[in-house]
Amino acid sequence: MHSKKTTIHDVARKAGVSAATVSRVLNTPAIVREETRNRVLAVVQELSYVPNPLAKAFTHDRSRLVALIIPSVLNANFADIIRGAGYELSTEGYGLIIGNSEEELGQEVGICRLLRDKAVDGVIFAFGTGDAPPVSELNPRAVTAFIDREADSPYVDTFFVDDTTGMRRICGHLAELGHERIGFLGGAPATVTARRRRAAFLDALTGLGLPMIPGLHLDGEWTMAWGREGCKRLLSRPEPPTAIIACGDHLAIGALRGAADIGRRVPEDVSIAGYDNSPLGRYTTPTLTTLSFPNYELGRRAARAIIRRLYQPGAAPLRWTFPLELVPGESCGWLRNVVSRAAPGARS
Amino acid sequence: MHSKKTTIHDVARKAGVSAATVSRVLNTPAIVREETRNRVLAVVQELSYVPNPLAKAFTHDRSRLVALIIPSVLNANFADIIRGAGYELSTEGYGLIIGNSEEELGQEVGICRLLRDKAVDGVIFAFGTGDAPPVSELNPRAVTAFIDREADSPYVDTFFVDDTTGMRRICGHLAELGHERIGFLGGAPATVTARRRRAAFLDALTGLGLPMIPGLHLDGEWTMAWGREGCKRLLSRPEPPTAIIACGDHLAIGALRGAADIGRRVPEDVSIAGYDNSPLGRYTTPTLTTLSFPNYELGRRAARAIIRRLYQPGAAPLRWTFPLELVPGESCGWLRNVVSRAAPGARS
DNA sequence: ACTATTTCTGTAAGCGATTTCTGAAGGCAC
DNA sequence: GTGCCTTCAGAAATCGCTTACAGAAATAGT
Repeated sequence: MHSKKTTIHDVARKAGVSAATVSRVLNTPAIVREETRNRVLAVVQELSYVPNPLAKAFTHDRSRLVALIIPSVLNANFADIIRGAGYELSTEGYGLIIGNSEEELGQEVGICRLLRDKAVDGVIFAFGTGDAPPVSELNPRAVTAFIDREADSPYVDTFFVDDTTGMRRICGHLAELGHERIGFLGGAPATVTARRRRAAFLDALTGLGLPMIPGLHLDGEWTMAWGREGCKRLLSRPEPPTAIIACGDHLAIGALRGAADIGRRVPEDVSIAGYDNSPLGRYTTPTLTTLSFPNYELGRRAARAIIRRLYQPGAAPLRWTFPLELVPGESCGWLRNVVSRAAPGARS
Repeated sequence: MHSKKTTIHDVARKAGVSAATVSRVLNTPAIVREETRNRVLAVVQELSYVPNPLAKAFTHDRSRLVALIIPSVLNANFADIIRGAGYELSTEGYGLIIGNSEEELGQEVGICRLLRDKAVDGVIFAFGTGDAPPVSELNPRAVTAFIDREADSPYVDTFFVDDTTGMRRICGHLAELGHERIGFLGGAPATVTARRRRAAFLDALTGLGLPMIPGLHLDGEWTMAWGREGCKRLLSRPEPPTAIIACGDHLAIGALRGAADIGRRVPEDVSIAGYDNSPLGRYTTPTLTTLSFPNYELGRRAARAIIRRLYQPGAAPLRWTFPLELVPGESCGWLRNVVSRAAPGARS
């Protein structure tokens, strides 16, 4: 009763054909005579034969597995990337392996080494550190796609968001509401994402002719805890900002809490804006003013790019930049006494 | 320059030994003479040879892949399960495949079918529908572990949380604060989790001698949207509850927002409790009163159980139930006018 | 009816590792 | 020096499936 496992030969024997024919019935049915085909299929049914996937992977030298490496699985934005990639991959019969670097710079190497042992066909690197992803640790056959990370080689598809315009939208919005002293809560400066967003913020400030007050621009980490802490730090200054841009919704949620901690009301006492349109931002009180960050779409596109490149290894590299639109929420409001607030001093 | 791919034979040839010896050097180094071993290792280095993982998987009939099937990747609690399982698996050299059923009952079958093609060694089913997981669609070799799901066969390790005590803790807490009219926001009734929590809630009510008001006990879905909607529905009743238990933190966060929507303050006007200790609950305003849900640990233990069972297929099935402690937050407060509120009517 | 195609199916050689079996060397005791 | 045991390494089979090649069968053409 322990019946090893039905193989293609068992089917072949029972159907009175060769293993090759069974294989053909299953893979290229067109080239086998209908009568034979039916006979084989009947036996396949009867024995409920399923080709050994490991053997298939071996002969094809393809695992049909794609990995997605993200800095944190706890962040709802990354979760949406997982969803997008997962959707696209599963419809094509690919499995999705998650590599979670836990916001730690060194982890990626270990993850890639693990992935090499899994012979993944492709890897999507999303966000993460400023260093080049350790692609050399990967199976050399694996194709890659990057999300918000600069490619270090051709034949890598890259997907970005338009931080420059995005930041300009937020800053413009705050400026229209009368704000001039705008604080900035940055992410981990080791990540390109944080650096790019910071640069875009400063750009926007300049473009709008808003005062540049370096003391109000803080770097930190990509955690809610830092958002909370940083917000309190900004608001405790002798001349606090009237608005704060947290360059990630997780930071913004932390900032909301930080403001509450020290009894400041949002948006009456201070306006707070997020950045990446986390679904949670619709459920905070106040709801978050943020940007239309296309997380799900980023995941989908990256996955699709991987699959494309698996079939056309030499395809020209894709480089796509998604626009970022303002998503108004309740967390940003008019500056009270706009007139009297006019530039109490150019620098702090 | 296109150099197919270095195989064990290339190494063998260059080192002047047979492929078998190379294999032994790499897998059972003890049984090969030191001199030979060093020679082989040198060549391995030189050619930077990495054994083809697909071939290894094939010969061992093991993919070293474990899947985790969860209802949603967007829920921070499930994310913590992913983290726990991922940590445990990666230290043992196993990869983690995520199956996301998107809260849809039918999806699991498709996921399992996909997993069969990936030849996963094990599968963890976490939460999800009330139906038995479609294990028959899986690779017959795959071992399984369930989280908060009843096993339908022996040789499955199961992990539960002690809902009975948990609910008693929350209800007891609310009762101590003076609440008697307690509303209940349930999850999707199709899931065992929702049913079990509802039953535990009713149990607790009875145990504490609190009035049973069926109109205040709503079923819904596992979404923040439902938490919001359900909360508004409860609070709009002619005789609204003074406290609401949302049987999941996502529901509770939705409920907080729902209360805000219609201008009710938490906890002054209504107390709201969550259930599964989402990290987000520490950042809401007010912070959430909830239970110490061991998500990370559940993931770890389930992963560990899978690995154990891979090495000892006949091991006695584990059945573990985690305790649930109260995690007090700001969202539950004293009922005002405790005395005057005394049971205005036994039933609604 | 006989050849020339076309269509179908079987044989056998891989794919890249592991592992059993066997034999060659080397070591030791007598 | 012979015999026996141990240690080490190679030959070859194996895992299950795919696929190039070739041969058989069916079909078509005259």
